[in-house]
Parts: sequence; structure tokens; C-alpha cells
Amino acid sequence: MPELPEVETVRRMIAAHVLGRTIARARTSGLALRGPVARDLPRRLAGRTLTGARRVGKYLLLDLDGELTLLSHLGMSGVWRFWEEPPAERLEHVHARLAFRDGGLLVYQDPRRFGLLELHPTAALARHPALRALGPDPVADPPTGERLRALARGARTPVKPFLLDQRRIAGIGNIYASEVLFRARVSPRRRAGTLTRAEWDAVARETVATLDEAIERLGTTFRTYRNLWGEPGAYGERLLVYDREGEPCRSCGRPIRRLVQAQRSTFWCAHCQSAARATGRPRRSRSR
DNA sequence: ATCCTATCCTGTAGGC
DNA sequence: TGCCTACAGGATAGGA
Repeated sequence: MPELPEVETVRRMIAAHVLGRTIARARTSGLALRGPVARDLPRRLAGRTLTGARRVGKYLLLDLDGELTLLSHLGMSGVWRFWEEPPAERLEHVHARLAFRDGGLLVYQDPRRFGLLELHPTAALARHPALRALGPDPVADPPTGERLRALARGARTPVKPFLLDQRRIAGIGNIYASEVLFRARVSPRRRAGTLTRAEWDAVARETVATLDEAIERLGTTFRTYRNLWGEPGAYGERLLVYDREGEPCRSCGRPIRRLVQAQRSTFWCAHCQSAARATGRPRRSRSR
């Protein structure tokens, strides 16, 4: 669900509106998310002041005074919501509820419970296995074609699942992987190790451009994603291939196709993303 | 090492 | 209408 642009949107909103507030009371649901949520989380959060909001890949890091950090991942269906005062409506699937002394309320909701909530000493995060395994964040540390090509050397995995692997680049998910490859004119089926330097240059360039544009539009709402105010992201209307099976390619007009790679849908244009076009050779010679 | 598969969980859309 | 299946933005353990 939430990929880098969606998490970044929420991070910015929390940084702008929730920083500096002090937690009066915290509650958890008692249900496990991706892993168990510590039973003493509410007690350890009470009295803490939110001092920072950081992001690494798809992870959101909420810094608290006392050198503590609440590590959060939204999984497929997680959302952080904020209200200046508790809403009248009944909230479903709430797994964390942070009530601030000034009346504000920060809530984590996650129906599918693939998310993650852990409290760690800030200094210990550098040793956190999930964070340590992450590749560079493409916003903080933009990829280059050269680096990607070196990473992919010998890789037989198709390039689309390759981009989804957070150990190589942290933050690209299923929507933006398809979008980036379409914009780079690279077929999702190509084995990562076979892309040329020029193709990796295009992938690196389009990764940064796509994520930047999506952040600017507050992310993509495919189904459940909402920002801190419960609003959907506006990048959905800009999607070129994702969830557009059968609809005309915005570049050549041929139908967008769907295929399944590593159990995930991939959307692409077989014409615009053919190897022949990528290398500048016409697919079929029309020469006299 | 590398790659693919199944799995965690709930909600929803579409076919019949 | 209801029932059933497939699928959904992610990560990861296990097997080949």
C-alpha cells in the first residue's frame, strides 16, 4: 500500500502539525501486527514529547524525547490519522492511540495488520535488522545508473521484482515499480543483469522523477491509503500504467497489459517497453 | 548465494 | 440477495 511518497507525505504532515506535542495517554489494541506490539508500549510512551519525524524507505521514525524512537511501517493497509480533538465517529482497526496533553489525537489504523510498531532507543535503530538491510533511500541518496548496474550485475531476476527488493533501493513498491519501468521504456520482464548502462540511467532518472512528482501530489490512493487528514493522494490520476489493464497506453494507444511476477501484478505496455525500442532499433524493419 | 512460493490478515469487487 | 473467488500499496520464512 503505502510506498515512499505516501509515507513521506504523512511524515511531512506529522512534522508540520504534531511535533512538539506531549503524549498524555497511549493505548494499543493488544493485537499483533506483523510482529507483536510490546505490551508496555503505552506506559513507555506516556509523558514523551514528539521531537522529530524521519523516514527511511517505507519506514516512518517518530523521535521522542528521552532518546526513544517509535518505529512504524504501514504494511499494506496502515494509516496514521490526526485530529485536534477526538472525532465523534467510531474508529475501526485502531492499533495505537496517542492522546496529547493539548487534546490532539494521533491514531494508527491497520485492518490487515501487516504494519509494524516498535519502540527503541534511538541509538539502537542503527542496529535494527530491518533498517540495516535497507538499500539507499532514493530521495535522500538518489540512485545513479552506474550504481544500479553494479548492483544488478549477474542478477537473473526480472527487473520489476528487482526494483521491489528493499535491500537494493528502499521505498519503491508495486505501483511505482511499474510506473518507473514504463517511463524508462524498459520491459518489466528483462533480467536485471542484462540492462544496459543507458537503461539503468533511465531507471535511475525516472525513479527519482516519479517519486518526486508523487510526493508533490501527496501520493497515490489506490484503495485505502489516506494522509494524516484522511484525504486521498492525487497522483492516482497521473498513473500511466498501474491498474490500467486494457486501457490505451498514453504513449502509443495500444492496450496496457497485466502480468504476474513474484505474485504481484505488473502493468506495462508491450510496445513502448520492448527491448527493440529501448535500444533504438525498430522492431520490424520497414526500410526500403 | 539466489530465486520463487506461500503466508500473515481483512475488506471489497466481480462473476454467477 | 448471497455465495464464492481473486485480489489488494508489504515483508519474510522456508524450500528448491
